Amino acid sequence: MGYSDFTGEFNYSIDSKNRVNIPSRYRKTMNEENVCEVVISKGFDSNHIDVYPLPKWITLRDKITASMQLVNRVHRNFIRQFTQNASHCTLDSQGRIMLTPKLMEMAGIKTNGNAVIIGMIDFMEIWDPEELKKHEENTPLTDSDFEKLEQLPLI
Amino acid sequence: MGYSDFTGEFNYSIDSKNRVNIPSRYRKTMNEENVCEVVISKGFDSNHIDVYPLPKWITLRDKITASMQLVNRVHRNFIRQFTQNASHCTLDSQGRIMLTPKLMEMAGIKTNGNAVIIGMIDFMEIWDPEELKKHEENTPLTDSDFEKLEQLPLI
DNA sequence: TATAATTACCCATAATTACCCACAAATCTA
DNA sequence: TAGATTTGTGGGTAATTATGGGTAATTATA
Repeated sequence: MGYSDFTGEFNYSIDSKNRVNIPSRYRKTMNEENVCEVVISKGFDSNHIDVYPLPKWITLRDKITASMQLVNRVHRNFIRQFTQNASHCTLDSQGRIMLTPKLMEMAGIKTNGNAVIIGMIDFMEIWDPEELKKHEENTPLTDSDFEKLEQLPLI
Repeated sequence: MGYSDFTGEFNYSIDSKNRVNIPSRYRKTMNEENVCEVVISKGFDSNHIDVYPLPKWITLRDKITASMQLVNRVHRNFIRQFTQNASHCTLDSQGRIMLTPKLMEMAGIKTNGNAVIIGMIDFMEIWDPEELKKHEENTPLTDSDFEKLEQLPLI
């Protein structure tokens, strides 16, 4: 995944064909690494869309499949849920991707509406502006959240 | 099995000849690896159909025969269940396969009805839309499932 | 072996998608 | 500041995809 450093927040429109623009700075990074394909998927919180540049997706996928067994029912269910809402997109020559109706519905994103793209270092999130606002109001990081994070060898 | 990365969920119709389309992206992957044959079989959960590209089937089969003992009754039963309902299909020139009446019945898939194909990375599942909905309602991944997954060296 | 049923192979078509071009707004450069 | 370039957005068209159905070849059945 090299040196992707997706940061910031961008406002774009969803056109009549359900296309969204990918921030040009992100595109440049991906270009330098010859990546023109991403995988969009349901975010773990389900009310937004995750966008993984292909190499990032592959490592994610491999980590998950490596520890999963096909004969294990829970594992099968997890893989299914994990891949079910994931779909490969190729950036068009204008640097856009086309969202799927199902993911749009999950995220509350509407045709001819708007969307916010947020950089998450090595992947992105696509939010409906309203949903994002709600999320920010409802789930600020608490002191106890930070305490939990302190226990990880993070920062 | 190379680099198959079957993801996503697709809705297709079952025609009067019990044919289903295989998603074109999956076909492309198989084509690149010169695979035009799959094995359809009863899924381990029994209420859907598994579709294995031939090479995947072969490795699965070999793993099973290598670790199973014919003198063990449970093993025999497993092998029987595993192969009994497995049947080889060749994709037609339109990229479709023909399902067998027996597997269709097991999965609740009806002639002239609909079916959902789900990518499972290196194989696929075919579901009756109703059965899938039921399954999703009955077996959602819980918070505790996710907590268990967090303990894996995953993400 | 003759006949019926099934399957493989082919062609046709509507809907969808990928690809291309265009242009206005914003940003950069000299 | 003026011109050039980049960026975001819209839309037209060719190509692909999903689906239906006809017919010859194959298989099963009596």
